[in-house]
Amino acid sequence: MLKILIVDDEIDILDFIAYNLSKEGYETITAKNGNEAIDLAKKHHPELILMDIMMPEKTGIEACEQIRKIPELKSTLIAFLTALDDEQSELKGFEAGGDEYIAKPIKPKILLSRVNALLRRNNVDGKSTKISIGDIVIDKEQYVVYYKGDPVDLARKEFELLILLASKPGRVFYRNEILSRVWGDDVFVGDRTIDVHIRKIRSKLGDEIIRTIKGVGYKFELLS
Amino acid sequence: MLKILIVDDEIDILDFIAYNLSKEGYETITAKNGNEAIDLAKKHHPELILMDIMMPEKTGIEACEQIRKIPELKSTLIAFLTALDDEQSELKGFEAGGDEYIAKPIKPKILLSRVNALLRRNNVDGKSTKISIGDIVIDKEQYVVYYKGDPVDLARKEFELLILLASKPGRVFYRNEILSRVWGDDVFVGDRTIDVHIRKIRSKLGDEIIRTIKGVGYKFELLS
DNA sequence: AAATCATATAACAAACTTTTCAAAAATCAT
DNA sequence: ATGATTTTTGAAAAGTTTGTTATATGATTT
Repeated sequence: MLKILIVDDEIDILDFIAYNLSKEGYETITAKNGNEAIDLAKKHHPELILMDIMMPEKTGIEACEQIRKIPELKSTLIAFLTALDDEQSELKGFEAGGDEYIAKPIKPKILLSRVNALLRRNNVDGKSTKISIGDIVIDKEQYVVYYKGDPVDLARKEFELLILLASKPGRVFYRNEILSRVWGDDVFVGDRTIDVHIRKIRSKLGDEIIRTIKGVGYKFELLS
Repeated sequence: MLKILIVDDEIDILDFIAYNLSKEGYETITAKNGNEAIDLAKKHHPELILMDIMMPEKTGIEACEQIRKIPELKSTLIAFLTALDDEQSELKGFEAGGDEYIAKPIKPKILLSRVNALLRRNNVDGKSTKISIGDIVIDKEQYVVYYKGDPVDLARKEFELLILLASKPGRVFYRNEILSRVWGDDVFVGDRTIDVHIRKIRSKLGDEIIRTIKGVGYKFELLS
């Protein structure tokens, strides 16, 4: 579960944010000032820190600067919360190394979509380019397939065919559908071509991965 | 120079943004609608796309969705421009795969700090000067690469190619993407040029550093 | 149980991509 | 300008991928 550290001196706001993030499935940790935030960040290594700028004792900006100096927290995402039109603070926030800026008053939907987007684009949630089913992880961005943790090299056509089948595990793909999606519509290849590629994928990833539906096509097996 | 594609149907805004970004040292490309944006993105492979949501012909959201389906543009940063309180659009923007949301009316300072921050946290900016992966340290400021502690001289194109690949270790860069990001869009060089430069980098830093994905492109190896 | 039909498999051939090399062209520094 | 370095090109070699063929297997139908 992804951890988010929330820092604000107003308890109501802290609770409000924590409530909304928990509901979305995040684990929340709360701090009431900058110093506490630094301590908790060191202890918990959250994926994201949501921090108010204006706080007594130590401002969010200062806390951010300090956090950025701690090696293991250098790449922790930090988003600042600040009054809507406080342009000055926003600028300082970015200078201090903030990754995002969320306007107060906080609107739950906006907060969640920003937090999700921030984590997504930093690949913290891994949703973006990876498909994983059972023992297999397909990473399109890296162009690699992992089988039980080990990288396996697939040639391009094999990779594309696998991606197609894995894009909807359990669903049957008809032979002519496979042909047109992997080979294109104007390419003519023999009827045995698909089988041969399926065989190659099976020989690399195991026979159980892809199931033959006779007279119809193939499907990626759901369970393993 | 980092390329930014700006998309808006109002020419005044287009010019205004382009002016401010050029002043900051970015190369700007402009499009007046979603379709044009898609074409130009495919051609230029910008590091960032700044796009209005409300446009005739094709909305920014639609364009974003389409761009996200093009493999080599999947990880291109996209920031939406929208009227300050259009909460609905902002939500849709994030759903469509937008990375950032910048409120109109555009304030130059805010725009620049957001753009800088967005690029910085994605490692594509010129200001963070060092990248280190395994035995290799790349110092952009000094234009030097250290291999196991020893400085190695790379020629400029070799260096730029290495920086591109190393900016996202593990991720595949498609050949045409490499061409447009390292050589530019109006330069026509033969298809063997990339290979030869890859070879030179390998001969200086070892073969394992860069991995060939046949039929696709190259990537910087993650582990070492 | 034989005939038929669809897929599996292995070996081969064709097509394609990258590597390598050497040399030409362009650029840079003095 | 001159020589050194960098960049690009083209051709041939090496290496991979992809598609075909022929045969085997196995399931289904009659």
